Amino acid sequence: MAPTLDTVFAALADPTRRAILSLLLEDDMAVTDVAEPFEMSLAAISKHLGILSRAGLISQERRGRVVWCKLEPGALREASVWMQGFGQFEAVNLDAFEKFLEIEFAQFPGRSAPQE
Amino acid sequence: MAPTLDTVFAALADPTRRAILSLLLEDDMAVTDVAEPFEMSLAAISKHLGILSRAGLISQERRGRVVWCKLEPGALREASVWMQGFGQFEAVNLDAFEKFLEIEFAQFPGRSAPQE
DNA sequence: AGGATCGTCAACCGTACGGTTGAATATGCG
DNA sequence: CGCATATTCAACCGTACGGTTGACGATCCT
Repeated sequence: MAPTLDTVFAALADPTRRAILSLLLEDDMAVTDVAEPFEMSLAAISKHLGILSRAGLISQERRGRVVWCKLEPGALREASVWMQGFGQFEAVNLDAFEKFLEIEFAQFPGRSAPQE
Repeated sequence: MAPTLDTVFAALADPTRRAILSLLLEDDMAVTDVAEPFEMSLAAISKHLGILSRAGLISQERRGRVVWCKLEPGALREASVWMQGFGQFEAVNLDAFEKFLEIEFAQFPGRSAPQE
């Protein structure tokens, strides 16, 4: 399944996957480290990473035992272009963005917003 | 279900629903008119409109027999803000947007891109 | 080699999705 | 009133999703 608007938006429609993307905004991470803040099984996180990967939102590279996950923000461009056609949004409001990240992460135990 | 990033992205993850939004970019429309370009049943379109409505992407107002559907582009703002945090996208490229609309609409019979 | 760690695969479960059809509910019109 | 139009509701079907558990294949370390 090639990355399409379908797969990108579907991938973004899950709070766990959005939280994973926020994590990867900090830094590249191994699958195990991505899974650490979440209360679900490693296998579940692995599935989520597969969905993000097939959507083109992250890339995964195996080095030894460890699979490194890297954010690929470029995949959001098509989706962003599509959305922006529906309204004139003001320039990026980073305060609003950080607030969103905090809200998104409030539900996950053991950590606050990822950017600190 | 209040409009959230979950519901907005999930609503956008379906090509029929994106095509409906593109239709409504032209003008407000009755449910029957929204359904006309599509090959599926009216009930299916009604369901899609319900999903778009609950996501806050459209509003529906009954006037007499007719339910008028209106694009509510403001609901995309939160989602747009969220996405833009992941990359610096250039200003809106309207050419690219029109190209997307054409691709999106190529699959539906009896009409070309909605903006003409 | 042997054991621990990293990650995925496979099978399963419950629920939701996208679609259908047919009946039901309004509303408008002659 | 009585019929046509507009829209939704309800029940159903097949498939996919989000999660689990347990087994499996790699890789590193001693």
